[in-house]
Amino acid sequence: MVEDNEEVKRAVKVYKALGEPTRIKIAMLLTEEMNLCCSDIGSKLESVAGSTLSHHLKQLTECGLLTLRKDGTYIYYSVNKEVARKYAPYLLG
Amino acid sequence: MVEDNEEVKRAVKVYKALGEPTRIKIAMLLTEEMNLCCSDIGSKLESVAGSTLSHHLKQLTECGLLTLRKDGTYIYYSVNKEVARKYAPYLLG
DNA sequence: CTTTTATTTCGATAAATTTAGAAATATAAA
DNA sequence: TTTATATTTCTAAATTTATCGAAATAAAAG
Repeated sequence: MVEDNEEVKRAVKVYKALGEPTRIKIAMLLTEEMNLCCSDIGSKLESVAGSTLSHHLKQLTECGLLTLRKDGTYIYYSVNKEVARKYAPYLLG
Repeated sequence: MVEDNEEVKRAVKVYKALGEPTRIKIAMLLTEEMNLCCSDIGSKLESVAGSTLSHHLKQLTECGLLTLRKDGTYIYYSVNKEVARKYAPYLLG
């Protein structure tokens, strides 16, 4: 019997985050260029409302794939390469 | 501007398939032991209806993560290790 | 202090997903 | 041929997810 342990839950969270077109594109963007802020990211995607983008960034951050650094009003996102390497090295090219 | 090309769509399909507890557990099961049939898999998970299991196996197969071999009434599933290695080597341990 | 800019939270809606039971299909066994 | 077993398809309900606009926060700039 396979259990639904913490390890499985973590992996599911990461893969659920990546299993959506806008989010995987955000992750790909950030593997190419670190330290992009919310609005930088928005300008590199086609028509996403700020609130929607915020929601996606939250999911990517909560699963550990992204890290953030606040600087004034801005929040700069980067990929957590260790997490990416573990679950989806595909992202790192 | 990041595009929504075939490559991205493929990756999304794989990660969407893995972003669900039952399905990732099926994938994990099949990396440990190849050639399990639908009902074998069902017996190693907790209470999943056959129709639900069939639906999950279809998704995992359609994204390329699983391969199948029919033998009479049975369908034996295995992990496609190349696909797993590309998108989620995490599965292979 | 007021205004502007960046981002989040809230509330609501539409779309997608998960799930299961019942019926259908397909093959094997008796 | 009849029966049993394995799996799929269909249908429908329940839940989750994605999305946006409006309002709320928070910090910076004027």
